Amino acid sequence: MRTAPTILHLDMDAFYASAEQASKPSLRGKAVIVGGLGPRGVVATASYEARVFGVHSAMPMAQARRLAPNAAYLMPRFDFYRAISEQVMGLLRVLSPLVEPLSLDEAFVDLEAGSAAWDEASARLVGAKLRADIRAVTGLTGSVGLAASKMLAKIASEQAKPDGLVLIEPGTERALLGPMSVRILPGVGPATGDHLRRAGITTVEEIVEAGEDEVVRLLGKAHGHGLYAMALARDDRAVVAERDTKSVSVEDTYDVDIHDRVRVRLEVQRLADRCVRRLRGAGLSGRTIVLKVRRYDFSTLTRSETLRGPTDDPAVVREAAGRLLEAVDTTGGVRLLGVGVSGLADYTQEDLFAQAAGEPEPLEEEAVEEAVAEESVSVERQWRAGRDVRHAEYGHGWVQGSGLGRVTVRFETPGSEPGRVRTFRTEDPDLEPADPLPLISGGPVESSSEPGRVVESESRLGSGAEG
DNA sequence: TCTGGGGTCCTATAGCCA
DNA sequence: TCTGTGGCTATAGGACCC
Repeated sequence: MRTAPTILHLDMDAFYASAEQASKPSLRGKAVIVGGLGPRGVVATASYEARVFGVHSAMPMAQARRLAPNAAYLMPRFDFYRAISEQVMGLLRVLSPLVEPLSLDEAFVDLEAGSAAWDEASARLVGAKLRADIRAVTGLTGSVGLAASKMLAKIASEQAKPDGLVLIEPGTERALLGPMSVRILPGVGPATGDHLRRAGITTVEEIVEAGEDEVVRLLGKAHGHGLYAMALARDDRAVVAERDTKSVSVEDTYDVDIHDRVRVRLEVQRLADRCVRRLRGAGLSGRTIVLKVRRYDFSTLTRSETLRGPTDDPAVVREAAGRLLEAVDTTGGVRLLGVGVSGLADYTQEDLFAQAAGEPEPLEEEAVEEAVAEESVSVERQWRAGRDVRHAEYGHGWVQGSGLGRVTVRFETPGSEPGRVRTFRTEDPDLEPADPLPLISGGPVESSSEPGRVVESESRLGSGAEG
């Protein structure tokens, strides 16, 4: 375990909601909630203004609406967030080759490996500059945690939120951790937390007092030993830059439970196709096909089948998923279906098996086009809330709401003052979908050494039209 | 108006095989 | 030949994370 606080954890503040606020001036300072808008949606991110009402991520959207009826509710636009995330990750990679992204808005950086910092003072400087750079390049704020291990760096960034920097000084870790809830330790969720609480353990120091044998007895070997070490602030997990994908899956929760067996079969086929498209997109193939079914009562089961060799053939995956479905009782209705592939191999390896098994069936163009058409039709007809649009006369704006043949648009851009609202007919020919605009006019200002970067950044943002 | 979607890792059990 | 042991693989489920 290193002794200098040179592991950095970055956590963007209320990332999706902040990105929307940066993109839409009229939402700044307001409660913004990003998540699934359907009857079974959950909150992905709530802005700090929304958190005041008690709204938080993973909360059912229905509950959020009760708590904050006047908040702005938006669908996530992942391509947009991904473009911003890439800018941020780019800034991290300047610091070190050892960058471990955890999600679009979070990453670890090993500063020592990049010779960016070697002690407390240099780490602080790097963290402060990073926060300034992120603000300059993206217009958003991120919180930075610095410590001698991943676990502590993450706890530090949690404490730094929002828009701050916290460094945990080496030597102070145990005292800091002791009085905290066991829930701050990585790997302790609701179930493990309850388990420990029933044993009279609620704080980190109580884990230490209980002793390693007792913790292992309560939680099992792997979990027990790991947790006890964490409680002692012992964590020597390395920052790993590249991790291989282990599985690819898609799943859908339906607004209304599906009872019709024929419809269930059809949905499984469509999910299998979608899964294969993703698989192929990543240049992968896999051996194990997994079907996931969540029933009306939220009970979830999975069934899997391992093939003789890896495949990326949609017909093979469809058939396997279909076979697995036949063994599942769906009377009473299903709320979610999913199809996944694991046991992944490189595409090239797969080719041999595919040839051995006969010609692989290509994904039918027809089916793909159908899916694309279906999506664009619904997007245009519904004018999904939050998406960017352009009007021939009034310019750039975003959809504030739609319904009853009308669409309401607010005309503003990241650099403008809060804009005015106008309503149009949904078929208005002057209105068309548009790409998001860069949050900082002119693109990244820090990486001016490369003139091409500005253009590249804008085009990346531009690619994120669909959410 | 209860409870998303994409993952990872661990555990238990059962069968097969040397 | 009988029995035990250990390893490996496949399967199912659960917990956790963002």
